[in-house]
Amino acid sequence: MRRTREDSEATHQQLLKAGLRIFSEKGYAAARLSDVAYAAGVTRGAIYWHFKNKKDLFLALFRKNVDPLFDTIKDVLEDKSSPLGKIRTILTIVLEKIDTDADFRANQNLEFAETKLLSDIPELQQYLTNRAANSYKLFIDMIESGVKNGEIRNDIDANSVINIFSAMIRGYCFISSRKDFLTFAGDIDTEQMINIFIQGLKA
Amino acid sequence: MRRTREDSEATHQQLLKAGLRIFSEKGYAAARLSDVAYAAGVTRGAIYWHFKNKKDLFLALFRKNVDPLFDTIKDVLEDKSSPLGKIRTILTIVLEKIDTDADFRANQNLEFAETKLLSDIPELQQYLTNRAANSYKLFIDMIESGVKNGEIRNDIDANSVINIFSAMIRGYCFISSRKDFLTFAGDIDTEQMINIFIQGLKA
Amino acid sequence: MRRTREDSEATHQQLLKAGLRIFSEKGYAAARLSDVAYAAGVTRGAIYWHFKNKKDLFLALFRKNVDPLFDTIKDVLEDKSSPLGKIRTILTIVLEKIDTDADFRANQNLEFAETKLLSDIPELQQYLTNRAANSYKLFIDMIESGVKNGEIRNDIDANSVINIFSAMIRGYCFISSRKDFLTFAGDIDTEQMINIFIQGLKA
Amino acid sequence: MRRTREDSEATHQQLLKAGLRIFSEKGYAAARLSDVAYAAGVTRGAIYWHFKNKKDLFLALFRKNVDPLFDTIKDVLEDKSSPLGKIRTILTIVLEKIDTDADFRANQNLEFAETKLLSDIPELQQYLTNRAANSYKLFIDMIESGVKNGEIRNDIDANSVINIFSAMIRGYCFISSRKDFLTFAGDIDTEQMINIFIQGLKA
DNA sequence: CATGAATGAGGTTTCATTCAT
DNA sequence: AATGAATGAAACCTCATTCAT
Repeated sequence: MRRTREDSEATHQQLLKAGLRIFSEKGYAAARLSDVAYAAGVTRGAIYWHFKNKKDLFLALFRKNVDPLFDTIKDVLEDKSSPLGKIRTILTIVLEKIDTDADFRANQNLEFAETKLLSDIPELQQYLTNRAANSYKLFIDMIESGVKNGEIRNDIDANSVINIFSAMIRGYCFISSRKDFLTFAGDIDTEQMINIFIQGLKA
Repeated sequence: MRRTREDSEATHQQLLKAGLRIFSEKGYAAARLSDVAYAAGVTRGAIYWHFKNKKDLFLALFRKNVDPLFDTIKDVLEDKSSPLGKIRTILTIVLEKIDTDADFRANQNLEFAETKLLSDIPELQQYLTNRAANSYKLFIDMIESGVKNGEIRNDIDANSVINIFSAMIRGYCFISSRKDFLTFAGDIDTEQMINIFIQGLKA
Repeated sequence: MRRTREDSEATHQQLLKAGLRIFSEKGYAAARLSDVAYAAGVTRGAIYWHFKNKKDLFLALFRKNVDPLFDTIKDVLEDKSSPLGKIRTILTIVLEKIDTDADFRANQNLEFAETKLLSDIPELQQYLTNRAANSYKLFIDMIESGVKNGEIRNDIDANSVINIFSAMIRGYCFISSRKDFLTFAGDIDTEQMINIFIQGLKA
Repeated sequence: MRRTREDSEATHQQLLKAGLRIFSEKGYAAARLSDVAYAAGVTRGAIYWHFKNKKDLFLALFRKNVDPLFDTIKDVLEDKSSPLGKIRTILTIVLEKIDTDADFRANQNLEFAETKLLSDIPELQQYLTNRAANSYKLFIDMIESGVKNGEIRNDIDANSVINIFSAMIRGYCFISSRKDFLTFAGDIDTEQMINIFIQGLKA
């Protein structure tokens, strides 16, 4: 039984961690609170000390690290390298994270899978929308400046780039999470994937 | 209540159709059989006449039209056009289907989301694996022949092409299903997306 | 397991009956649905076929026979006997019912005890208020006509009569339900109680 | 947190006060210790320092001021006024208390409502029974002396008087507690109620 | 074939109670 | 003396499943 303030905080973190794992493994509906409690080394009751209910625990996961993907992307978009350089950097970082950081992957998968739950909370939905809109604008600007300086081909519109870029990341996240089941996904050379994409954008 | 054989068959089809919709909307665990029954215009009991249980209904969805994606891909892979032509054709068809055919999209989403359930049925899992391996081999051959004839750049390996190709399709399927929530996904010009990808592969 | 329409209706009635008994014995909060189910000879699940939840079962009890006290009173108030005659009749009937009709008593006790729950349902609250207002008006009229024709003393106002009248009935209902615990309530001669009250009203 | 003896005593009193309010508002079963703690300005844990458990807190309420109604009644019964004068005095005091003293009313309501809990403690039950028997005897004597001296009508038996007297008090306590819900109970002239009752008893 | 009724397992939630600090 | 954290029993409730009709 945990007693001190630090112990309590530890329990809180354990629950978030366990929640992320269980929810992303099984999905929200199939996840049992007893699983989460067990994984966190406490009893079900403890969850209700730290969170209002199952959904509140789930949403706390999101509030804690809402879409670290956006943070990653935004930082790079705001640095000073060239447009294609930025895209390469982002993809390198993100695909690398997807491969190696199970929590990052879990977070992404959850966000992909449980869109319905998120939309229950207008406030959170709003937040995500704003973040996305924000990154979107930076991304568009970047592409357009790349076109202007002759680095990026001028026969494509920025919107299509965003779509293929997003699709690739999301798709890769899925593939990386399902390596066991996907026979062809054995060894993935992300650098080559990035090369292909960059090449497709070059002027 | 006396029913004719046609009525029964109609109910069966309704249940499959309803099942596909509900399962793909909510995911397997969150989907309630009462939802399915309601969507099919019958009561829960009827499901148990046509299917052994919830999982059996779910798997029947797959047995009915297992992975139409592979069918589509395979047909094109076996025709006589050039490698890049084939890739363009496949992407054109698949992305188009994703955009316009809700059942196709639902089917893909389910297969993406419920990998675990599918893998519960070794027979089905085996089948999927074989199909994938089959398509994979054809795909690899195609890329390699493209490289050989100078159409495709020679500094990439076929495996990476498959990965980026798969990721794109899966990611696009996700984006297309979530248009309501994704602000940037308003109007998507799939042709441009394809152009970018093809360009990236060119020698 | 009940199967026919009549069986189902029987179960429904059993549940209402059991609910009335258990709720009035233990109070809403302390009553367990398993008690109700057991008393009705079914399992807990059956309750949820017939009612939405615990509160819905409780409220169904009320909707079924909302305050039979009002019905009883109203019928007498509208007949043609003299004011004091009516009062005597009402008290005779009601106190008799309280003594002999366990369901009537249970119903009254529930309504007394669970005012809070009732006020959760504005519609029901409204209904009760209207019924009461209705009876109240008839009662006031009756007293005033009794005063006018010289049967009832003219130094009291009708409102006070209603209050003492209501208090007596409610109080008696309580005493009658607690005979086991109340040492003095052994043999109660309700006729004498009525006599005292009537005498107090006489001109 | 260091507390003085007075602080502790204050907490104890706060808990009793809060308990009385919460228990009488919600009933024993529906009352949560967290409600009580909150009302007393402490946390749940504190309750367990001062009382063994929930029931112990409840019973302490009674042990503290067991049935002030009996005290009130007994004092008057033992004074030297005439029988009908005593009855008038008792009713005047009690109905007044019910109207103005929320704690008195709460106490009565609790005792009325939670008879079963009280009877769990033989010692307390015994005490209440004795008090009641005691008052009962004094009351009977009073009535009979009233009959003997010609003040009270001789066609009624003392037992019936006790019953209607008790019913009135209990019923009035109920009505007074539910004024919000009872439309007719707006302004209650208790003196008139008493007059009616006294008049009913007069020879 | 299908329905309506009921079961029962298993999940979520509440809350009295315990206990280290 | 009191708090904050956690436990665990027991309640409510959901829902896949069964089954007489």
